[in-house]
Amino acid sequence: MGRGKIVIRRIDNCTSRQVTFSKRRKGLIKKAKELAILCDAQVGLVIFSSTGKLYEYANTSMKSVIERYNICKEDQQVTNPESEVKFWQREADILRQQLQSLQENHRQLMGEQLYGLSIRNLQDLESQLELSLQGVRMKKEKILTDEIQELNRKGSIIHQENVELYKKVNLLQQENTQLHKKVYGTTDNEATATSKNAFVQFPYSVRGGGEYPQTLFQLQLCQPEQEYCETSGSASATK
Amino acid sequence: MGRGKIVIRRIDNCTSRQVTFSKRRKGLIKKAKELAILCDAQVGLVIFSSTGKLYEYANTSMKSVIERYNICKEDQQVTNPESEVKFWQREADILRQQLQSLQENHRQLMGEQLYGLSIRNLQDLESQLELSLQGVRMKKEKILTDEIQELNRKGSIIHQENVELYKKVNLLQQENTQLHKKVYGTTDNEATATSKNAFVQFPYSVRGGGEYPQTLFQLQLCQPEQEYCETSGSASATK
DNA sequence: AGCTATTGATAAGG
DNA sequence: TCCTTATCAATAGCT
Repeated sequence: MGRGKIVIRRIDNCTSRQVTFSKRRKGLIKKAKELAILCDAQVGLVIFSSTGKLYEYANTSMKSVIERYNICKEDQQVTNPESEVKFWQREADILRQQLQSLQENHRQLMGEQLYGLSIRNLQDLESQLELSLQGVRMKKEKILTDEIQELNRKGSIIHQENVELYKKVNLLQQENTQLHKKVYGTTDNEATATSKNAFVQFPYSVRGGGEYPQTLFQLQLCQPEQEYCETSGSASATK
Repeated sequence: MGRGKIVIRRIDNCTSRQVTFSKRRKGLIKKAKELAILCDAQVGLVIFSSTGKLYEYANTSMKSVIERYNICKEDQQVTNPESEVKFWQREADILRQQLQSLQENHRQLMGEQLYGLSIRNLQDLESQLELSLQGVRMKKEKILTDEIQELNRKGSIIHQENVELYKKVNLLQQENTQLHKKVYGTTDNEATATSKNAFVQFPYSVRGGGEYPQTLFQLQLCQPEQEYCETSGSASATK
């Protein structure tokens, strides 16, 4: 599988051998991984280069692979019939079994590995998934509703502040106009450049009269987190 | 490298998984051999299938590979009881952690323990649950449809048999009537008790003219498994 | 188990 | 060691 066919025999050229070793070692480990994942197998792979360097791969741990291998080979080289070791081995076995059982269950909840299930099982699973979905959706809605409520509260406060400020500005403008009259004695030059520029451009929302405007909430709903972060200025919340 | 591209994840279908395991295991061992020969390396490969069967390859001997491995791993005496206990304790710890993580995930899939999740997480979860539900429903529908098809097939066969039997009965009746005439010379006593009892009560379904009657399928749909097992008589299929 | 279209690995070269 | 490309080998999907 390359530019040319090769015979499987020791590569004489040292450099080529190293290069090939590097490439093929990588490929071999990749395939070992794939086998472990695809076929749910436990794989242990040990490679010593011709220079004596060690490379290894194990999907679990090399030690557990070797242990299992030794157990399988009944080479019970347990020089110490230490009961504690056996205890922990049993413990690991039990945990592994639990894990496997839970994994099976998990896969079924993910809609996979359904081949062993009866109609009854499938119906139960379906009901469970519907319940889960309901729970998730309720939770989601609650978060969104809470956020809207919070935004409404903040909006109202800001709006209230605006109203207060508006009032103050009006008062000040009136005061200003009267002072102007007293100083210049004119009645029609409130429209001079200076006083015009002093007028506050009030947000349109107040002219609506009633509530804090709905448009803002809708924006918040589309991009809740970002919008929220930007307006509150806490940039650290972004990962 | 096959008819189609595949994603590297556990193969759901048990048969496919075993077939792939068999093929890829062979390929992996071949590549391990090639690496050992081409690059003058020492290679040890241990594979446990998901059913626990051991497969191994070593260009020298597994024992020597493991020994060399252990020497490389800082001369740690495998049989040292203290370190072994520690190893298995760690192993149990790791498994416990995995278990815990999976349990949390599991609970979330069950629509519980949602308090730590963001809107994004919840939306992902929702999508996953919808996918799962879709999978489960498809599987369920397939089972039901297959069963209906099978029942239809069987029904048609039986119906066909009935039609044949009906024809035969009619022929026999005609023959019988004619013989009766010859023996007794009467023309109006086909209605005697004997001949009447000989008439076959033909199932109503045939009178309908067309298909195997729908009512039967609907009954089957309510109690699919039981009905199926009883009619086919394979009691061993029930677990 | 056997067949092939197709993908993936990698030999050669830079 | 990494990249590219031509080529061969492994294998996924089917029968």
